[in-house]
Amino acid sequence: MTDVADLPDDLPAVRTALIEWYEADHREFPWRETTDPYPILVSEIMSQQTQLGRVEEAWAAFLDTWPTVAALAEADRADVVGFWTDHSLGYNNRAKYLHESARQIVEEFDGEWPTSPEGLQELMGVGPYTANAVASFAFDNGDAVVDTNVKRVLYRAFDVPDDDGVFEATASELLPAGESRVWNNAIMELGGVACGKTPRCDEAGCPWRAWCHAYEVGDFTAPDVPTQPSFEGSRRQFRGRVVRTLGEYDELALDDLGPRIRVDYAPDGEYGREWLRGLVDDLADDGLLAVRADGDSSERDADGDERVLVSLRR
DNA sequence: ATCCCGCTAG
DNA sequence: CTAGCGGGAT
Repeated sequence: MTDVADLPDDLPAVRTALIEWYEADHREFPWRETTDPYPILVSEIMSQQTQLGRVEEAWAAFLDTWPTVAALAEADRADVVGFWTDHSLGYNNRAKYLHESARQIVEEFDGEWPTSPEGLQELMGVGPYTANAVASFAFDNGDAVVDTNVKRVLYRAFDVPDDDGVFEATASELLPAGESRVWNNAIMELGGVACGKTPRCDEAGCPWRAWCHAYEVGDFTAPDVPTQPSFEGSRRQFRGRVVRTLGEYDELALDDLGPRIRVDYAPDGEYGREWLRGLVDDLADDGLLAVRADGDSSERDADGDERVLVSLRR
């Protein structure tokens, strides 16, 4: 049995306070207006590592383009990845995952959505968080979601130690049985509007002030979130530029692509053809690009190597 | 600079 | 277990 942190004695009061706070007033997001798993999955995948405010327009446009899971399953991968980049949604691996998930629903599940978190985790790109979120919001059948918001709330309110196992066990203990839909919405809303990095306890009327350890002692430290290396000049930035550029051209040769993603591209320089080929091969391994040799053997580069053409993968 | 409703692959 | 993955907003 995994450790569960000490929680207040009156758990029913703690639960009721949060649910009533949420139901009295909360942000309106369109995906909270449906119980259809497809638009909910789209919103959850888009929301990973991306602010909700930037997801709204993209979510509507995505569903406008691919209104059903069957429509998405039939789409070209290149169009889905292109959409992702056009809407600046980041991590375009997630576009691939979403597309692959749609294919799985249609082909492996015969169009029938799993309704349990375990079943949903079979879908590509759906881990513990997303599985519980979709099971909750679509089917009211999830366990507690544990994301950085929930961790921060539990860490502050109930002094839960910074340990994933304890967070999960404690979050699960707190969840009122059979109410995962409203509960998971409510606790993430709390983390989003009242208990963010900068706490807004009184302004947001936090319903847990009476029990909150941080509020009592005035220490609003949050669990450490692993900091990312700087994006500027990173490999990630250049991967993004490659995908964005290929969204504008059907197919490009390496030496035509290179100058479009970095001004200092020189075929034989430090960041030249060899460097770009490595980047492109990784993107191809990730299933985002197609790389092929130019069939025309007269097209060879200065070193006599066969020319390589890259495109977004269909 | 830091943050943002994580996940997959190794 | 850790490394790697985009990019806009603040």
